[in-house]
Amino acid sequence: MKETQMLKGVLEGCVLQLIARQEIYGYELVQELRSSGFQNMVGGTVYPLLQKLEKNQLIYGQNKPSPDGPDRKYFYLTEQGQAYLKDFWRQWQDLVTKVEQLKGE
Amino acid sequence: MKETQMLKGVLEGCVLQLIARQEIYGYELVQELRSSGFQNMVGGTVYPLLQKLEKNQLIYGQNKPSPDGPDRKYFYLTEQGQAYLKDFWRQWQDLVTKVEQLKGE
DNA sequence: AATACTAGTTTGTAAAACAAGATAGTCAAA
DNA sequence: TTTGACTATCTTGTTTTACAAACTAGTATT
Repeated sequence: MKETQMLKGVLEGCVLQLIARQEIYGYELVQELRSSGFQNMVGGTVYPLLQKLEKNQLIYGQNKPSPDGPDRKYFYLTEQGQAYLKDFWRQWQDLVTKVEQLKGE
Repeated sequence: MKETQMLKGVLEGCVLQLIARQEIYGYELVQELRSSGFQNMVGGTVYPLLQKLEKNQLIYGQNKPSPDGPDRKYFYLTEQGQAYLKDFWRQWQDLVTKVEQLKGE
């Protein structure tokens, strides 16, 4: 199994968490994830995810000029997004607990 | 997000782990998972997964009569399956470490 | 002019969870 | 004896997700 399968659903929370920490744009997010251990992270994964999160109003974006290239689209959590993120971590903790329990039996 | 998305990929390892612990058949596996916190686990999820694992030769099945109904198909890990499971737990630990790291930042 | 890096988007695919239901055996109650 | 409950497995189709693979386009360097 590719590690990627295990990532499903989790990436969404990680992206929200990084946005919650401080404003960030897509390209930077990819770099950040890559240096956080998700070495294979690519734009083709992150940008569509950002679009989905924005459509679902968990985040909102704002264009700003870049000194190094095309405009950057910075993202911020909405209130909904904050609530969602909180719930995500609760579910994550639940999952870890269950899986570790099962592992140890 | 439904919790189910986060489960993707993880379930496979959990099922292998339960089979590794002792021989078990599909229906029992469903009950076991349900009582291990995966309350919504259903046959429609587990049986196709078992078929895939068997096709990939990570497990093998053996029919035995049941005192309470149709024949049961008991499953066992192959050697490949054992190696795979070991790798699964390594990857799981990796993921947990990365995600917790990211969470805490 | 060509290349590299930055930044975002689009299209299509494979895998996974699972809803929904079919099939079939055993057994107890009505 | 037939109805329903429980046991046990399988099949079909849908949705979601990660991501490969491409493309567009701005800026900077050589």
